[in-house]
Amino acid sequence: MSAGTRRTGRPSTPVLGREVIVRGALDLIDEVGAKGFSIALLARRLQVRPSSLYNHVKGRDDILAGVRELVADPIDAAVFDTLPWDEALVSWARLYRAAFAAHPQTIALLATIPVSGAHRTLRMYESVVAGLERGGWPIASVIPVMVGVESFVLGSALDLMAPPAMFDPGPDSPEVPRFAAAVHARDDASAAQRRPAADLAFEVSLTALVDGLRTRLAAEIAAQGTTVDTGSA
Amino acid sequence: MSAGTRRTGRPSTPVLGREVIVRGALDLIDEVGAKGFSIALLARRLQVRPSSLYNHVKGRDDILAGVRELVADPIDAAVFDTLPWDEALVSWARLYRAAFAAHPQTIALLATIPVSGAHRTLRMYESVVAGLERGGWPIASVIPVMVGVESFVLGSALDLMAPPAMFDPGPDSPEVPRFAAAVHARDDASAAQRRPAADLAFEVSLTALVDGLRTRLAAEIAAQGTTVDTGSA
DNA sequence: ACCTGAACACCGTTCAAGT
DNA sequence: ACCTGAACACCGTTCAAGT
Repeated sequence: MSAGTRRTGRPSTPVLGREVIVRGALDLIDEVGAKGFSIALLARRLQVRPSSLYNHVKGRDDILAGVRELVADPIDAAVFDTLPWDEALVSWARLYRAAFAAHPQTIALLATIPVSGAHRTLRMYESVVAGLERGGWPIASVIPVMVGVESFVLGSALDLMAPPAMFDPGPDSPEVPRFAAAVHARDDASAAQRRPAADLAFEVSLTALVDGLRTRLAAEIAAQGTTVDTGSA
Repeated sequence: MSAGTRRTGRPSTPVLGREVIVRGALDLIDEVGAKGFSIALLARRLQVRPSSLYNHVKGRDDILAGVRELVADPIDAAVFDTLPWDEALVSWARLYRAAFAAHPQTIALLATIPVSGAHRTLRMYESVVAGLERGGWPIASVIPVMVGVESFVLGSALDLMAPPAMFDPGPDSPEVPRFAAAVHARDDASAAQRRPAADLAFEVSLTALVDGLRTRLAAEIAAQGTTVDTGSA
């Protein structure tokens, strides 16, 4: 049971593996936060010396890339195959944000490392692109639209890791009266609807964004007279 | 000139100061990136021992908070005093993003640390809130709207630090044909307009977002019959 | 008041030695 | 193949000593 009990040499049965390491890393980050995470601590948790990890992963960044995959795994762009582009975009954005919301401590870590061309990510993009094209978006606008929504989602995720009381202006209230009043009104609305204020803010802006995109698409179509498949719904 | 030349004891004239340290930190991050930044390296640059810094700042996080102030300094919400809320929102968002675009290497660092109640930040929020209220937004919606735009901007900033070639699907192209085609079309449009693709994407979604917000405000006003000052323009 | 120097408790990573 | 142990080149921070 106690750590440091294993003797030198190859163990009869392997103790580690990429999956164990990455899962352990995610659990650790969830518990101790981004700042508390370290290879040394992870190794201790896994009852192993730090150097052992290097038999299975390339290093810290590789572990973090694995964690990202784990966190992002539930993000599914399959909705684009069955729903009209605008509804699909909303569903996708919610899934995307929810995935990070489930592990808010990872956001700071993962914001750092490049998204990279993980296979799964590319396939997700492929689905989104296909869905937007099917919705009638001109090819040159597809990436900007997708990136715009993704940026909004990632920014909202960053917002999630902010302490909920961050907007409590505290003793400075008198200097920023309108701001203080607005925060108060928001909190009242949040309490009345029994939903976190961050969720309400996300929904308001997500709706507005997709709404504005709908308007823009209509304008682009009107301008060029393209034929459109409006989706399967 | 050479480092390590100063002897022990208090120097006749101070060599450091909070401002020097924070400026030096920003310059260093700009040069060596988020990963390369360290107290040790910063001290070397300033011709000083690491421990000297602690006479002027509380530690690493304090330095980073100072860097954030420096980077965010140009963000000005004064536009809300002179322009209608929607135009002001667009100007503010552009300024906000441009401030980070000027120091893309800082984004990863600053995303990590809490925005905190820096005085200047609170006053900025006060201006935005006042502007939105003047524009007719119900008090409970003001913070959500502001946070939504801010999230979009921060997410777009994260996007800025991604390597420009990140979206180059490379050898996987055949597996994600539509995505590859869409990236290509976006790059063509970017080249034709002689503007970075990231800028175009930002503008598309910013316009859509504010557009959607305009629609929503109109709906909210229609629903409650509030009187409105439409702004000074 | 403000710098140095030594010390402390950490890091991530490499690699030979062991089974 | 896969773990340990020692070693390397770092970290951020504290604090007594010096002027």
